[in-house]
Amino acid sequence: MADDRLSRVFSALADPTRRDIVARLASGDATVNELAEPYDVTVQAVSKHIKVLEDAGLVSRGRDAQRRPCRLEADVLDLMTKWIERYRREAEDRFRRLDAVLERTAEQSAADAPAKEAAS
Amino acid sequence: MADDRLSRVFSALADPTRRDIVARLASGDATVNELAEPYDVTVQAVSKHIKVLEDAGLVSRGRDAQRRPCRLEADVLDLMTKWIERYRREAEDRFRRLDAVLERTAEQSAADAPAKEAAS
DNA sequence: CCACTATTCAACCAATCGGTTGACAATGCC
DNA sequence: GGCATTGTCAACCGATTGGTTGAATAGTGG
Repeated sequence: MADDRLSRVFSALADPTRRDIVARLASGDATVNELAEPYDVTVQAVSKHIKVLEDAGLVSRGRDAQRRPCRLEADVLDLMTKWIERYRREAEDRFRRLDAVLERTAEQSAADAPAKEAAS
Repeated sequence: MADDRLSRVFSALADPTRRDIVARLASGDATVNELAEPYDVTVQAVSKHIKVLEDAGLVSRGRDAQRRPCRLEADVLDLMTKWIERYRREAEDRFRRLDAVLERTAEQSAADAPAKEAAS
């Protein structure tokens, strides 16, 4: 119960290399060696990155002889989108309401004191 | 040029406490002390969390006497949603195409060998 | 001016992270 | 069987992280 799923997903995607790996997996499955090729880090480092993505549920692995092909699990991305969208919408609604209040207040002031400015 | 915006946003939200702070700010601005109250960590720790969120562009701060009220900047959330949705859609499309191919292949096999099952 | 409140800065600490090297397991091919 | 290929495990290292305590800054209100 150490850390929830959402935390693992967010922190998995906090690393640019891992985001890049996800981007590449979106256009097709790939083996660890294929994924490691473009970077100038060891294949072990990439293996670790993939493990992080796997623990977050973002990729699953198959078995093809001694190869362990990686596949993107897009479902988990919904989890993040849902979290994000919820608060974005909430904040936007709040701003909308605030704007409405301000507008009404402005109208009121105009009505109450049609020609008077606030004293300095 | 150390780290890009997206990395900062993702890693800011990788922490449960920070996600919680964002959630609370979505329903209204708050000061550091108010935000710190529910947690059993020092106010300094929360101040650091807010700084992380601020550096990621997720919150902005105002000035009201000696208070520095925090406000959620929801725009940045769009950045993440866009990144996520792009690859989710890409992966989904790929699966859809793959399904279509498999279906066509299945039809073909059925036509080629109407009554024959594959040998054990 | 003084005291109080709100917030941050600085130094420190343990844990985690991204990377390395080196050894090891598993599988296919000759 | 022997060997090359693919991938992981283990131990280590320096940097970063999330937390602490203690001191400093800044603005309010008597």
